[in-house]
Amino acid sequence: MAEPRISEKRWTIDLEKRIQEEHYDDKNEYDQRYGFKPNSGKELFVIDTPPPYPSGTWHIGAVAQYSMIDVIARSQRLMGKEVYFPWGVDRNGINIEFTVEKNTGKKMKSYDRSEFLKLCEVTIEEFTQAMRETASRVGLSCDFSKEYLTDSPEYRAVTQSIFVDLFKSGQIIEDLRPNIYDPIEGTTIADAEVERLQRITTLVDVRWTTEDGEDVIISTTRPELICACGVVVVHPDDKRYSHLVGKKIELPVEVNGRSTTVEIKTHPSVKSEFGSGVLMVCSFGDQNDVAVFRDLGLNPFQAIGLDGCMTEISGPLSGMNVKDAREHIIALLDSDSRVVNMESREQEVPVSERGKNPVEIILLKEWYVRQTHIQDRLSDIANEINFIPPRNKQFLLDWMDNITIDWPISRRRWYHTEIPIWYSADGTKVVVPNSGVYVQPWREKPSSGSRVLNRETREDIGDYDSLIDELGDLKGEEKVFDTWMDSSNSNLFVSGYLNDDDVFERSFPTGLRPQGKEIVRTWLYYTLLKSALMFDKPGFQNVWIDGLGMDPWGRKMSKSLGNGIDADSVLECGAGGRTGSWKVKGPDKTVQLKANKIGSECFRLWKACDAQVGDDFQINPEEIEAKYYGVLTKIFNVARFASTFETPKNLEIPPSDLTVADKWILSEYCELNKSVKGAWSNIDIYTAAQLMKNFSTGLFPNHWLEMSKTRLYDGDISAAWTLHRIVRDLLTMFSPICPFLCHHLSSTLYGVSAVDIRQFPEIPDCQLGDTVEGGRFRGLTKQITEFNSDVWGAKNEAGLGRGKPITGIVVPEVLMEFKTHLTEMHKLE
RNA sequence: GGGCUCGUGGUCUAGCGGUUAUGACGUCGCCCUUACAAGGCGAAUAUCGGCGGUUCAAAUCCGCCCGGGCCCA
Repeated sequence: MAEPRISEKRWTIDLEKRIQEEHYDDKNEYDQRYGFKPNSGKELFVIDTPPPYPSGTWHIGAVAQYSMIDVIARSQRLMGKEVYFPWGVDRNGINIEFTVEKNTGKKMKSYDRSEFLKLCEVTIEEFTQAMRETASRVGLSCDFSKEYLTDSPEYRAVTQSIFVDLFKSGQIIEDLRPNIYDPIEGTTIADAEVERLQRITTLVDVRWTTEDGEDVIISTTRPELICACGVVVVHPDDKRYSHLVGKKIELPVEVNGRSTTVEIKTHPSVKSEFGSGVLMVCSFGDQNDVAVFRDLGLNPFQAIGLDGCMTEISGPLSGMNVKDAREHIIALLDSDSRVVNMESREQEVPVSERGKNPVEIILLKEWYVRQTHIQDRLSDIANEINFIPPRNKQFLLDWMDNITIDWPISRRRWYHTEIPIWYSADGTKVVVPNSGVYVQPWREKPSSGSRVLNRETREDIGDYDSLIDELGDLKGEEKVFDTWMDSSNSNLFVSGYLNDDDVFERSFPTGLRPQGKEIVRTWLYYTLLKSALMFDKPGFQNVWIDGLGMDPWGRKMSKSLGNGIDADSVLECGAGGRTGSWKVKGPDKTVQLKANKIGSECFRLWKACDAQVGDDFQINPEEIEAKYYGVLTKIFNVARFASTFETPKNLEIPPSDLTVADKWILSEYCELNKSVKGAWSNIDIYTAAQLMKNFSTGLFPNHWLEMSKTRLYDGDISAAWTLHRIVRDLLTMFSPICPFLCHHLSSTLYGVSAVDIRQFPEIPDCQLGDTVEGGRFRGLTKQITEFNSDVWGAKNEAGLGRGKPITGIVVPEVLMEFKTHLTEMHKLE
């Protein structure tokens, strides 16, 4: 037996790391390998990679998801497609603003705007770099040479251009509407950015008096908003109050500049069993108030200003913040003997997702993307898209069913894409840039070539350069876009929109949108909306929606629960002899998890084999190591063993004298090959992974290899051909899941790296696939494995080792043709 | 409070009207050790979250409840 050509004794994390580093070191070689070559003549497959938001640490669950997107990218390349697997980073947004504010201890608005933007840029770049490193450590085969950053001028120019197009076509409008507003951060936010927190609030029962002098009790948690009350309502079926309907009722507080009474009306949204069953409707306590004002055609009052303080209308409360105003008004009402009862109760308070500040609904002039008019069309479009898994489409449909208002897209923040518009001095005209130019209207004048439009009709009036004198002093828009305005055109951007018409033509709708299920209502929905408004087409051909990474108890990982696991600690576990240990807080006690070796290959293999797409998956490093590291060792050893036998010159054409053992395993291999190909083309990672794992750690080494050892040692060409052909192809088929392992083994053994192969290994031409003969051989598999088990069992019973001869075993009739092989294998006498 | 979704031996997972309920890891015996920090033979561990219903037949279909998750009010 020759020295193995695979010189390493076993697969180690240090070996993996060395291969990984070599893989990414030579930029040219890397680009050759994984760069997007749109003119290769192959079918294009563009992946709309979720651009991660750099925040310091990269969540293990997110990295697991990305590694599976990489498996998809690699498997599609292997299927012969020209894959564009972009590397984008989402860097706009309020998070980085918060980070800078926290680091420097100064609020954004106390800075000079340019100075603040610089600080954000520097900070986000540090985080971005850490992310790039993790991306390569886990083996992502993105086209890093075309890295895009959503805060770059190129990307922002696309966002702005799309805004201008949608503005011109009337799909984007400006309007004065009730908006959800975060008074602490001073910005509007969208519905999708609101979350709810449990808080204790005081429910106050206030005595109001009608024009007839009748007392009515109204319960409220927002007494400070009484000054903005537009109507008092009761349920139309509530007999107790029907005599009051149509009467006037006096506001129990002092107000300024408005009527001191409101009318009592009916509205079906009132819950008669809540409190006294009488409800005051203020502009705006909550979304229901907004709906009632709209239904009854009332004019809203503005009780809270942009600074979060009470306005003039509130009389004595004017200038106070909401919290103080509430205490103050309760005291005033009390001194007037109008407080009948007060009680504390738990209530869910709407707060902003990013700042966790209680939000208010106030009237603001903002920009909106229209969306309520297009929902029917959108659901048709959604039905044209292939969802993986199909059931996760439901998350999208549910969200779409609940859409009742347009999407507010303007924000009063800074580190975001600017809204590209200037207003003429008289406010009737606007200037917008031409396509492809990135502008910052808050600090610059329109560029040459900009267009002048009528603000109302959007009619193009002419060229900015020639109309410049008629516009007066231009006022540049200071507001910016919601970051989802940027990320919702990622699919257009990566498909070449505005940058490469030819590629765009060939690759839109984008091949695949992979993402987590938690951002269906935002990223997925907004992207589909934009693609529909722009092109009336689905944004993608396929949407792959994965579950979330959970802690070992099935709870979501979060800082506050203390159950998070850092991605790098898992990927580096075992490198340089260091082990990994994690303190994870469970529901009852903190546990200490330990592992000796994991690394990226084991991690990827685990995610591919252990978690079906779409379901939440539990992450436990101990389990990852225990269940999957052995699989790597096994595959490594099979290849290492193969490497002790010479590789036949021609692996394409099988020798004419294949034995029945070879034909049998080849027939099984053909079946595997076909199934894996099918799974890869259906983007079914789990099935592909399971099939390959089982074959390459089970049937192939345990049964065929054992059966063929003697022949291999004797230099039998047909056995060597079968061995190498299968090992070579298995490494190729498996390389999307474990690229470094397969790269190393295949390069060493066959001189060609598995990760470079761009054609799925075809079934060897030996008539063993879908043929009668192939079927007959596969039909014997069960008998073969059972016979082997029986012999092993018998040897066990007799206290004999595997290599010892045994007497008295008869090869069954059905396996007669395998008699020689089986006799050799078990040393039957 | 509502919608959606998931809930299978200690752990993870397959099955999705009729199976002795799959496989893996772990556990416990025993055995082997000239590719294998790996393997073989065998064992224990599952009232398929709970309760009702439909059916000749339910882990699989329906209803309610409980628990995890996502989302909404």
